Amino acid sequence: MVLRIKDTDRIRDLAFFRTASDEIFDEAVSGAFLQRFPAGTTLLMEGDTVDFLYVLLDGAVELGAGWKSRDSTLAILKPVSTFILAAVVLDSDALMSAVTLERSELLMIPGESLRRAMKSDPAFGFAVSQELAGCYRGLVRSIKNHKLRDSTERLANYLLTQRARQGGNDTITLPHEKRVLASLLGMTPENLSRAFSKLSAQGVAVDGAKVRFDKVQALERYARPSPLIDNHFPQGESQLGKAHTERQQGVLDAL
Amino acid sequence: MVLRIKDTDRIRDLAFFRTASDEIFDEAVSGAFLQRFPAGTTLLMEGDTVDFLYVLLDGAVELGAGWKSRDSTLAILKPVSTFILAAVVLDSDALMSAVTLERSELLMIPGESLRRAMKSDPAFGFAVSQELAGCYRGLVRSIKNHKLRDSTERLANYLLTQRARQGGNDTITLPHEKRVLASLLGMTPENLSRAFSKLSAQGVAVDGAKVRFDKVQALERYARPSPLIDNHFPQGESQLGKAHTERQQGVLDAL
DNA sequence: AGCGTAGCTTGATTAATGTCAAGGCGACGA
DNA sequence: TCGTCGCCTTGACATTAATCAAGCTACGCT
Repeated sequence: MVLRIKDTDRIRDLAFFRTASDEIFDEAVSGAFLQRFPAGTTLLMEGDTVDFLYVLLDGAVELGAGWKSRDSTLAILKPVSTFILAAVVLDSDALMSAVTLERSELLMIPGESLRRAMKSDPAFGFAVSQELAGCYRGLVRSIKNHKLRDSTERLANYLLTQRARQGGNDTITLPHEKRVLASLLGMTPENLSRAFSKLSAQGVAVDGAKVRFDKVQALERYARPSPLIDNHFPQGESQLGKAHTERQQGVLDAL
Repeated sequence: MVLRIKDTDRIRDLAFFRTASDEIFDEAVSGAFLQRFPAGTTLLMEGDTVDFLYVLLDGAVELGAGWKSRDSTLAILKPVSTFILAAVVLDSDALMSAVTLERSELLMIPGESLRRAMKSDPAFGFAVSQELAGCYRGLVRSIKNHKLRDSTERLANYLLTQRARQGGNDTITLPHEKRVLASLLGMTPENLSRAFSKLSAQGVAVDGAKVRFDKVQALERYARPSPLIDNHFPQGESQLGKAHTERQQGVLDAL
């Protein structure tokens, strides 16, 4: 499948492509192609050699890992996000598996093209460094979230983050099934239910995928969100429209 | 304090400096200075603005984070390691605190110099990207270690990693106090003790900081180390002598 | 409408980990 | 030599989360 003009436009606005010249951009995405996958498709297994940088344009992708019969969700990506950038830069194997949660549309950029562009244009290389640094910091936040908070606190902060991202209203819609959310928050579906019950004391009312906040202040007092862990950017813009300051990109949903 | 010739030599061999030309190297470290700190010095608090890339030349540094009266060790660095590279690249604030565990010697490189060098030389920029990508992957490993293994399994794998790094003999010396080790492994000192007791069934015998392995096979069967989580590079070389393939750098000890 | 299934919830139980309290052991100094 | 202090260990207990087992509910299907 050949890449059409309009396909590249959809990623031209990504943080680390935005500043690149047209020449460098063309070099970086040369050989890229667009592909659609049904829900539940395994794009990549941990340990696989990584030949492409993936860009999720539509749908949702879960990054996970397993060991000894256990497995865990590390992040859930929404458009527009790149993933396995680190493995591409190092031309190394994947440390995480990637599975589509919904029917998804992905742009696959040959790793070799990307690396070549990085080596030929310092500005582009720097932009990729910034992207990587942002991903790194997202992971640091994720680790802090898990090591410093118990499951109910993680849920409370997740809800506040969603609220901020969905416009700060008193009602939000959970973007995933509850069992997926549970895995993302590092708990079982059973415990997620119980955590929601506990938060009813803070005015959290759940009805299906809708969550209503009746006592936001009480919830905030309980959750104690921190700019050093959570990513409350107080702006209602689209994901695409962000400046190329620190982006949470992939790991964004993992908080 | 002015940087002397021999001081720069000590970092010239760092993964992302080794490939740089002398000119770029000089540009990157311009304005750098060397400083000694006693044990227990706070070099950086989370939230602080980061002006320097730190390079630990001697001693030991703990990276940690806190929230709501809890706090946690994220990594313990040994020479030669850089830290807070991501914050420097983004010219952003620190997400972790850094405290010296011992009397330590640090080289502090102005962030501005580093960023300028990255922007002027694509090869150097690429090398920094590789370093960042390695750090990222180290964190992914750390998250997997914590989410997929219980505390005893983490200890067992830590011991095997140390064994590999200390030459594969049947006896190792723990590099840190046990309470520091406990924090690093994400558990309390009490539980570390109990985890050691459990591992006696796998032939682990502890005497102070010395640990003897009487049944390595049994331990390996229990720990099930994985190249996708642990960093068992089967080579007895010095940390400095590594090729600039993926380095674990800072996060190395966090496994 | 009648059923079946998937996802969610609830309760009871077990496992893992943290907390509190007490005691041992060794290093160091008076 | 004897305290003393820090670190480690051990035991009893509390808290947190995972597991197991029903049941519930909404939705799709025939």
